Amino acid sequence: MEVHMAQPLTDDLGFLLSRASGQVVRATNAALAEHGLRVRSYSVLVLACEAAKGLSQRELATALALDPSQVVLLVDELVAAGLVERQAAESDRRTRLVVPTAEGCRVREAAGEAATAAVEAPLGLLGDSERDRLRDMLTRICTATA
Amino acid sequence: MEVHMAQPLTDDLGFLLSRASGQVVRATNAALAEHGLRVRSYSVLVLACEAAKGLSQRELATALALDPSQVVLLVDELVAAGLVERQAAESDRRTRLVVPTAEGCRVREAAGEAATAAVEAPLGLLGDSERDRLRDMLTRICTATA
DNA sequence: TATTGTTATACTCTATAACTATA
DNA sequence: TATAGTTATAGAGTATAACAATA
Repeated sequence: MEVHMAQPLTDDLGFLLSRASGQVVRATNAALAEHGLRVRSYSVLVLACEAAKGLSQRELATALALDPSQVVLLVDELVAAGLVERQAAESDRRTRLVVPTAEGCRVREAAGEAATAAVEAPLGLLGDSERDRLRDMLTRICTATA
Repeated sequence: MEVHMAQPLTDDLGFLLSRASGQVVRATNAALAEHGLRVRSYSVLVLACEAAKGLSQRELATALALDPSQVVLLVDELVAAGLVERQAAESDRRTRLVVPTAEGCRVREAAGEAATAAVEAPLGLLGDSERDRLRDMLTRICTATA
C-alpha cells in the first residue's frame, strides 16, 4: 500500500500554468488595448502578416487551436478595424484568404512592440537561456496532445 | 536605427503559455468532471483541505488571485455539494471560515489523483527535473507582478 | 473609516450544433 | 460525401461596482 502525500496547490503545475498564463494575458491585453486589439485578435493579425499570401480561416483555426466559428468573429473584428481583408481564393471558391492591409502591417508592428514590452513585467526575472528552455517545454506540452 | 525582426507567433512566450495552460486546464476539467468539480472549485477545495483550521474567503481570494466575489460563488457550489462548510469565526464576526467536510476530504483525494493522472497527457514528455525547473520559472512569473 | 462577504452586471472566452455553398 | 465558412446559443471565466454587516 502506497502512501499518497497530497501535493500542495502551489506546487501544482496546472495551477501555476494557468495562473502565469493569466498574468501574461492580462498584461498583454492591457498593452494591446491602445491598438484596439486583444490577445486573440492580435494572434490572428500576426499570423496573417507572417504568411506572404495570406491564410485561409481554416488554417488560422488550426494554427491557433481555435474553432473555425471563433475565427470568423475575430476576422470580422479585424476587417471592421481595417487591419485585414478577406480575399477570394483562386483555386477554391469556398476558402477566403485573410490578408493584412498596409495599416494592418503597421499596427501589427507597433502592437508587437507594445506586447513584448508589457510582458517584461511578469517575465523580467527570467534570463534569455531560461526563456529558451521555457519556450521549449511549453512547445512540447502544446504538441503532446494537439 | 535598429532592425526589428518580428518574432513568429510560435515563439511568443505569452502565446505558448496560454495555449499550454488551455491544454492542461481542459484535461484537468475533464478528469475532475466525474467528481463534480472544475479547476477553480477544485482549487478552493484543496486550499480548504490544506489549512488545518480553515481559511477565510478573503484568504482564499488572495491565495487564488481571484476576486472575493468569485470566491463566494465557488464556495456556494462546494457547500451545495456538501464538500465544505462555512463556519463563523470566533474572533471576527465578519469572516466566515471555509472548512472541508469529511466527504470533501475524500473527494479532494480522489479528485487530486484523477487530476494528476490526467495531466500526464500534456506533461508526459517532461522529465522530473524539467518539471522542477518549469515549476520554478512559473512561480517566479506569478510572483513577479502579483 | 476600512474590511468581509455578498449581489448584480457586463464582457470575454470556450464549446457545440446546425446550416450554406462549394468541392 | 466531405470541407470552408457562417450563424446561433449556452456555459464558464473575468472584471467592476455597489451594498450590508462588522471592525
